[in-house]
Amino acid sequence: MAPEEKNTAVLEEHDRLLASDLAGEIEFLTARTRSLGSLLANRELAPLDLKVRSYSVLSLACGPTPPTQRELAGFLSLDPSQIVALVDQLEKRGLVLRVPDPQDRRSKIIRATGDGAAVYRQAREATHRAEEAALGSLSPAERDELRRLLTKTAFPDGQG
Amino acid sequence: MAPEEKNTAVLEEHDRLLASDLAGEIEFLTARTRSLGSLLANRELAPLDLKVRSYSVLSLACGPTPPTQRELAGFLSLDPSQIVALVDQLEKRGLVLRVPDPQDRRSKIIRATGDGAAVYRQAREATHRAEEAALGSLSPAERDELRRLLTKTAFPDGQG
DNA sequence: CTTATATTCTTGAAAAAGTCAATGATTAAG
DNA sequence: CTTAATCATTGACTTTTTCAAGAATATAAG
Repeated sequence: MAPEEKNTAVLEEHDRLLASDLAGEIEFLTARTRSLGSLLANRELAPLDLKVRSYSVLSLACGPTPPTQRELAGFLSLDPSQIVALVDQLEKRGLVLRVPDPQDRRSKIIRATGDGAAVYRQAREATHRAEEAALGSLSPAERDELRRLLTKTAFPDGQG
Repeated sequence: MAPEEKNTAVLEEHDRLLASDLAGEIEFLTARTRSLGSLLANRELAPLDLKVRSYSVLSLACGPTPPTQRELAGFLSLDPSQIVALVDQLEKRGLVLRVPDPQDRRSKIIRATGDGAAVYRQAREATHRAEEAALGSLSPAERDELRRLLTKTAFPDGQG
């Protein structure tokens, strides 16, 4: 409640520490970028009763090749048991369905419903607003380059 | 125990999902990169009884301008109470000291001991090995560019 | 077909991390 | 002096993460 009285003082004056070894490590910069990014994204997604995690599941469920729960776990770097909980919530809200995989009856394919697709459209707008806020200081070309580099690090097997 | 029998199958075949909307979102790519990166870093740091978090505190404590706990919290995007726990551990091991700030007796400056500096030197080698593994597919120029872009997103106030 | 092994989802418990409010000591402002 | 604000700390609480085990299904070998 009272969403406007929250902490807007996320940014502080730690310029002194910018000269540290740590500030030059990509691992650290990635963690900080992710922390800030998910803070902004969660803030925008809150009105839809979604978080970054549930949004990610819904997004993939809306795609052209809906994933199994096992695929969700691998793709999102989550434990299979966490996927169960996320899908439970979304299914309870009628946004996704567990469809038995005809090729392997152990697996369940997570597919979005019509309602799920509608919510996803709004959610994508929310995350785009958050992305705009998070990447405000980057030009379109820089964003493309960042996306390219992060894709290589996020899926290292793609390059070998 | 048995460190070599752990999961080497982190990378899976989810090429199908690479065509999804989500795979194009920087927020998601950042989260995945960070997840993989901290997995590798924690693995390398384990022999030193450190994790990425405690390593970050130790690193800043070794720097030329040791931070207060408040600064650590802001810089590492952590709650002040989490800093207390991290510093407690490091102080118990004799790696850092809580030095009262002469300019503000409420604050405590976290400074590394000689032992702390020695452990940090080893730890930095460990994280560099992990970074090498995580960024193996990027050229030196690409790593520099990634570092530059992530710095802008991690510290957006620096640009406005 | 039968047996053995592996995979997928699920459950439940435990550990770790994150959030939040309150407090004592100190500082800053009025 | 009084009041308000800040820093480190504690404790409670929620969320997330990690693990181990089990039921159902699939795969491979005999």
